[in-house]
Amino acid sequence: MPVKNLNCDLQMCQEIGQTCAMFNLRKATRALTQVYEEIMKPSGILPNQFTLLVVIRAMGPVAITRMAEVLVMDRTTLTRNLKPLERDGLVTVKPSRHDKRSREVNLTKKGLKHLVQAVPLWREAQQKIRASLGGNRLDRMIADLTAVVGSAAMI
Amino acid sequence: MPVKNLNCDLQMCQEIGQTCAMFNLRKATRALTQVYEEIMKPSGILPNQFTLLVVIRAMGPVAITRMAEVLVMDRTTLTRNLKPLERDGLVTVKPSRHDKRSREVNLTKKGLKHLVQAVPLWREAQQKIRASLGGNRLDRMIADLTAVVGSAAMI
DNA sequence: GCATGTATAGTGTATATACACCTAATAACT
DNA sequence: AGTTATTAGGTGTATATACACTATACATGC
Repeated sequence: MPVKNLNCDLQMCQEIGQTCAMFNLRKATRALTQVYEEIMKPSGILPNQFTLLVVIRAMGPVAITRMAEVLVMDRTTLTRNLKPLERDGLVTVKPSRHDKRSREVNLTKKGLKHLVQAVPLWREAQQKIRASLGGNRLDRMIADLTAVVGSAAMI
Repeated sequence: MPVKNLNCDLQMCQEIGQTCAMFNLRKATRALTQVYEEIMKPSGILPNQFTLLVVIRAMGPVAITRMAEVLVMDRTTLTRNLKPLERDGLVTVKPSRHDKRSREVNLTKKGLKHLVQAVPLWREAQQKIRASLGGNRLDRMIADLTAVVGSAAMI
């Protein structure tokens, strides 16, 4: 029997689906994003936007490229993800004085206000996942995810 | 000092970034998708498209909604993700005979051929991550991700 | 058989993601 | 100072994602 026919049979495809790191990561991300989005909906801030606000708050005035590095996000993706936040007046993006190429991302008062209001809802979502998964397991998984980011950067 | 000012200080935001399940999941997904995409590039198939082909192969002719359930993906997202594959002749989507509402997704010969060619590249990417993370840790993380999907479905 | 309810799917719109390519400003070299 | 290399950033295009809404076909009850 030729090996070629075995290169991609049904059983193999089932196994690929069960073992593929990327597929399972994407799947879990879709599922979890829905949970946060549903719970955080009253804040008017989407989960991904929430993380941007948190990072800006944590890093203070920060350049696009530097912020993108921390987010492990393509620079151009970040530029576009900031657009809705700029439009809604939650953040400002203005040229740096020292380096005219660079642009500084800042949290506005309105942005901070919305962030403060969103945090309790984030806590609620986070707590529900934590209670459902178990604290140890969640902490372990986040450590593993951090390791994945480190590994991916080296490959 | 009013508690309100402490609702979202710098330290808190740093902690949120480090502990948020969704943020760390999204970050790891971005990082890992890049790895698979880079390695699988010669196949001409994007990582997410690869997973669709694998699932179609594993499920045989399958309806949109059923396939979306397995992928933990919104039905309308799947419809749109199938478009490029249809356009390139890798899959067909045609009405079912038994139920005129339902539409069956099928893998074409061309689709199978491309899938067979992509599998070795997927294996290469998967193996690199596995070697870097360690097999036990990878298996454990995938089990945790599966648990996340289960938990999210119940919340 | 018909009215109503339910199931299946697509579209409009908005956000999320990244590559290829381009522009402009700074840095480095001579 | 002038030339070149590097760095910071945006745009065009394409895929990925999901909600609200709509259209159609099947199922159920009478």
